[in-house]
Amino acid sequence: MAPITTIEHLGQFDGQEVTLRGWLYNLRESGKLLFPIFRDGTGQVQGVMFKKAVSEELFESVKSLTQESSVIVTGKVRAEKRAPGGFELDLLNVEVMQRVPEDSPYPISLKDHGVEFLMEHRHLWLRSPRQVAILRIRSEIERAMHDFFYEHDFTRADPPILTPAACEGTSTLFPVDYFDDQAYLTQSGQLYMEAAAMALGKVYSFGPTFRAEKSKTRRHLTEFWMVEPEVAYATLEDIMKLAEDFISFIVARVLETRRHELGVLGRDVALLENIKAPFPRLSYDEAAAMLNEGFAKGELENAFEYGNDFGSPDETYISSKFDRPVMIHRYPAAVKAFYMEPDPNDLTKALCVDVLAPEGYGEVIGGSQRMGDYTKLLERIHQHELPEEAFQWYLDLRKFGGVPHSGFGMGLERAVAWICKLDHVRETIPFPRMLHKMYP
RNA sequence: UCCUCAGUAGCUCAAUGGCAGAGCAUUCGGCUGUUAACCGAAGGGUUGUAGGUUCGAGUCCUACCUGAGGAGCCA
Repeated sequence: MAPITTIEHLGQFDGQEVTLRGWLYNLRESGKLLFPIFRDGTGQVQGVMFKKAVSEELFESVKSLTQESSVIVTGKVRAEKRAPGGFELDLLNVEVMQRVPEDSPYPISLKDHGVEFLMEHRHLWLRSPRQVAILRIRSEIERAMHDFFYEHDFTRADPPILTPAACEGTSTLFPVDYFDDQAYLTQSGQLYMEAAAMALGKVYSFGPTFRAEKSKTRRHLTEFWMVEPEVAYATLEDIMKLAEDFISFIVARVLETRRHELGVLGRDVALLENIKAPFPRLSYDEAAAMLNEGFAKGELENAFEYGNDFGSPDETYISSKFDRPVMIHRYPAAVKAFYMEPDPNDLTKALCVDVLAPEGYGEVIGGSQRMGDYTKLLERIHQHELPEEAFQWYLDLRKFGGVPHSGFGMGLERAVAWICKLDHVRETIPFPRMLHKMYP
């Protein structure tokens, strides 16, 4: 019996017989010669079968194979310069597990398809080489993320997904019936992570997050995954340092272990190799000045109004001036969430930071130093017309040993989209949930 | 919610207001080194829906539906 292996490990079996278990990716033929290409999730390999070399029955069964039929293939591995992976398989046997019938052929051909069609067939689209590469990079980023936080002595703590009220009071929530009570799907674990940080010191969470905003752009999903570290005794400066080290670590890891996949995507690796801490830092005021200058030079369509949050074109403009992520800090408190600590040097500003990814990918990280004072926090809750009762536990954190603390949240899908240089975040997650899109 | 664009064969697209077409996919035939292979043939259509203008509408007009991109909002 030939040993069972996978395509990525074929190189270890040069000259030997092996068995692969996978699917037919494509079939080319030239007279009495067949070139089936197999895939198994780890890569692709071309098989070669001469009519003379095998039984009539075997030749005919391979010749009539249809795209994406599942097969168990045995053959002899041979180094081949012309082959993309460096190896070919001289076929000895092909056992057909399930043959895709020709009257309902595999819908996703090797030619171009439109987005609507591909999304409708997302369960099959996942098999395409490009989607496989993206999901492998996503997985590697998740792994790097956990490695980073464990190496820095963080403890992972999981915040609830069902929550009784708005965390931030800003974005729109998905309501859920909770035994005849109203509950909501979480839009951020942050407030709970603050409580966990007071218990464990350095904590982080990673989980799904839900936003019911009617956003329909390439940067939005209604369900996305967020990683949120929270650190007791950390200041804004501490968390900015953490954020740039974190991003640098992740990018370095992808470059180290997923170069092949970046190649499949045609990603310009040189741009990623720039991504090393420290990152440029701009205050809100400096960034605003930059936007005014850009508008004066005619590089921006609309004038920036000081005091507002940056719009999407503004962020793209600012990040286009740098070769690595930019950290913009100290926004006007009025445009930010209620829980942020004011800047002692300018009480109208908040001690917060947004990290803008390069190449127009926008905000990937938002973080801040959290409000430390009980009375001021209560005041903010009233100002934002939030229900005080729901935040009593959160206020308690300032009553029982309150300390300065800070944290940030990174949207995984935006980070993946940037690192892979994708047009849209919908390709960064196996089954994206978008405005009016739940199938498959 | 608003703005812009699109909807024709299973898929990707063409068709000046005048016979609804091509490539891919599928089926059949050919080819002993193909690289989204190639060559030949066949089958495949309620042109998103409803109404209107016209001798005549895929094409023009109105409404609606669906999708895409963007704005706002956000990670």
